[in-house]
Amino acid sequence: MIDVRLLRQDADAVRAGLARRGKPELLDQLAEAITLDIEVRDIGTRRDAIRARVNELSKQVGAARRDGNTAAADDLQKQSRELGDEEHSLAARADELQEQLRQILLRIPNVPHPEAPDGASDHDNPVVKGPLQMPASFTDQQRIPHWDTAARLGILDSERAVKLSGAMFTMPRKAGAMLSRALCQYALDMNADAYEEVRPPSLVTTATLTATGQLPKFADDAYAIERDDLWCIPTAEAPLTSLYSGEILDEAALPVRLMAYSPCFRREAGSAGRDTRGMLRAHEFDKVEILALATPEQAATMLIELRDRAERLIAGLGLPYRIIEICTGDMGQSHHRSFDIEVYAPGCDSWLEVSSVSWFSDYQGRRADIRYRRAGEKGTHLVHTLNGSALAVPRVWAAIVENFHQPDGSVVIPEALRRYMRGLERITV
RNA sequence: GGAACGGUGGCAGAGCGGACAAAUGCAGCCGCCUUGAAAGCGGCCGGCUCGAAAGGGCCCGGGGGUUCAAAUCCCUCCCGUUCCGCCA
Repeated sequence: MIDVRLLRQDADAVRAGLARRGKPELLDQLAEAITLDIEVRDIGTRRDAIRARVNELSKQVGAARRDGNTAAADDLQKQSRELGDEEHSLAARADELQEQLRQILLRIPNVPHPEAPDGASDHDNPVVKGPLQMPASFTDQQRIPHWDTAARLGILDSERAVKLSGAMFTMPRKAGAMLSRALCQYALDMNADAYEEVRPPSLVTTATLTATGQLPKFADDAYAIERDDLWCIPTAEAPLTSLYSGEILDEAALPVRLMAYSPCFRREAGSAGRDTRGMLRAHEFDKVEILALATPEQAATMLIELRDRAERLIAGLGLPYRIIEICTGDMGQSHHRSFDIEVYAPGCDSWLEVSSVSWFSDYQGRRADIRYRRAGEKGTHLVHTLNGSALAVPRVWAAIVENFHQPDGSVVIPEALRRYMRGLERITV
């Protein structure tokens, strides 16, 4: 959530920031929020005044009863009771407006970072690094889509996956299954020097999914288990970010660095019919996420650290890649600043987003109520949250099958992964 | 799933209608003492929110209710522990 107090003190700054996202309706929502906020505070102040009077009278009633002054006590009680009714209706009104305000604020996106590039859509995302590790040309074999190669090698059984679970589910087999697992272990091991490994729950509460921003606005994109009021996580970002929700950390504990392997579940509500073949888009996939909770001062550096770590994984596999920065018009709701790492897949002839690294400023910290305390200081501050896919398995899997497809029809396993694949050097029929 | 007992500040743990933001202990902070430290002693020591400030309001698992007044009584939900059942 954006900061209501900032909205009060400097509404123009918030307006100007949100305007960069290029969605005019946001400014209307903002105006509505400002109006509601004023009204909520006005009613709240009146309610508090009555409340104070009731508290005062109650004390007097107690005193009068102790002194045996029954008549005076009865009179005071009567006065207080009358105030009670007025307080009740004011409180009810305040709660109602407060909730309305909250619902609006939950849907208002984060303000972009000043250095985030302006732009209207993904076409305006500038390439900030690369392409790197790009060969001068690609062979005929490399131009074969991974779904064809995978089918020939027997490492991807899409038909049976669909039989089991329906469209948009995948099922790697044999060396393909091993490759999926190897990528996860590789990503975890490469970050184990500084990141604590967590194995979070894959089902989380509504509150947890609201903290990171997936709810309430994007409920259609997530799998809901209504009977138990639980949701399947679309990314480990959700449980990892909320790990310390409602807690106050010592500044010395920051930055907190966490990583997790998890399955990710996405309904892909708006993308029926897109990327239906192969491993590019599925309702369930594996991912290793890296994440940090930081002070505002640490955050900018952390963003680069996370990006470098994500890059190092792709570079270490020998895949052609580039890094783009997300422009204001293409940013996710919670994002303050983000970068994507894209791998080139010659068979699909496209750049695949394999990692997204983002800084959320205090937007998620406020929703999740994660604060920290500076040593020797009174009061608390909201943490900044950052995270990135260390490695999203299926698209890297696809890129490996395409890029390392040899003229003899085999697929060479990147050196870095072989130790996780029982020494396998290449996949053959 | 059934039964019983619980959920209070960073932790431990009192309080069970009125003077309770809440005893006490530990931890923490400041000072004294000390060559230094420990121990001792004295003081401070929760969060949120409205307000320029003075000051006010809210928070004892969540929500609702009773009452002039609720940490305390009632309802409900959630969570925990133990026992039983079931089970990877």
